[in-house]
Amino acid sequence: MTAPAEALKLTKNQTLVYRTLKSAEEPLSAYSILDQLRDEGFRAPLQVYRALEKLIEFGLIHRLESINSFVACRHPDCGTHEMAAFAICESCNRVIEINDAAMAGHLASLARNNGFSVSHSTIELRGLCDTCRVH
Amino acid sequence: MTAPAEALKLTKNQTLVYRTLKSAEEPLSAYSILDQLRDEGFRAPLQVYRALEKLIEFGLIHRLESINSFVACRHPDCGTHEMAAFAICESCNRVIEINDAAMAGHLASLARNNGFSVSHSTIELRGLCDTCRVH
DNA sequence: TCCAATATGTTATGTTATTACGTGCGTTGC
DNA sequence: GCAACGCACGTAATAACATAACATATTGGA
Repeated sequence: MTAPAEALKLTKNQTLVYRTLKSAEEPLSAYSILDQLRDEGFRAPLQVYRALEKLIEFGLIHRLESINSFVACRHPDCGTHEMAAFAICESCNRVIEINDAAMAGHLASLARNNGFSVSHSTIELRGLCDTCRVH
Repeated sequence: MTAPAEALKLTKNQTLVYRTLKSAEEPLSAYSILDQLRDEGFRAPLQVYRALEKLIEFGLIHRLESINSFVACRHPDCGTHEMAAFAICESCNRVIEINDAAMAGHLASLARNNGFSVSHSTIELRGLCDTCRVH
């Protein structure tokens, strides 16, 4: 899991989906990825979902649960994908990926204090990015 | 917004949906609420979604985005719903609602440092609760 | 080569959420 | 009283998101 992008041999579909996400300015839904890949031969949602699942497993992309969309990871090689936070601008849709060890630790210990052992976290902030707030 | 439950005059549908969520052990999806309220005359998803929307607005319930479900707020009167975190047990489905000012502050300042102004946050942890981990 | 694992293709279906339109009902201001 | 309004509600249709089930193809060892 979580390996450098170039060390992985992605399949054709995985490559196409990953490339689509990497070149997108905003998170994309599975169906909008599907639409963008029709010309490449994609016909069904499952082709997208299967690729997405693998890419997440490889740590190359993230799923944004609050908006049912997916983004390429900004730091695919760093290996610390466990508690990434995402700030999603509601105006331009762009995403800031925040990777903060202190916050991760704090949240993890909060969970522990509540007798909870975390296997996966979703931290998503919605609001306005700098640029959009000014305009 | 965010007012004591008894100070609000809920409509009939809102009352039914709220009562359903309060008496549930686990988060419920909109459609499972609908099913539970068929006998009360509910026929369509929109009846549920409209009530849910209002109840969220009133601070009486929370939406769990990672599992497309809803729970009654444990502290409907506390007024600090802005950055609640939820620990969702993947075994028993029960939810622990964590309200921690320090973490909220930390996360908020993280966002600020990234030039982001937060309007809404989603913090959801998935894993195992104490009871389920032991068993 | 043969086997097993993995990836792919396709159809159908399940689940979650919203749009669009119309009705009823209580309140406010005249 | 009674328009005008706001708001909750009812209903049908549909959009958007996701998976099940089954068949076929490809790949990479033993």
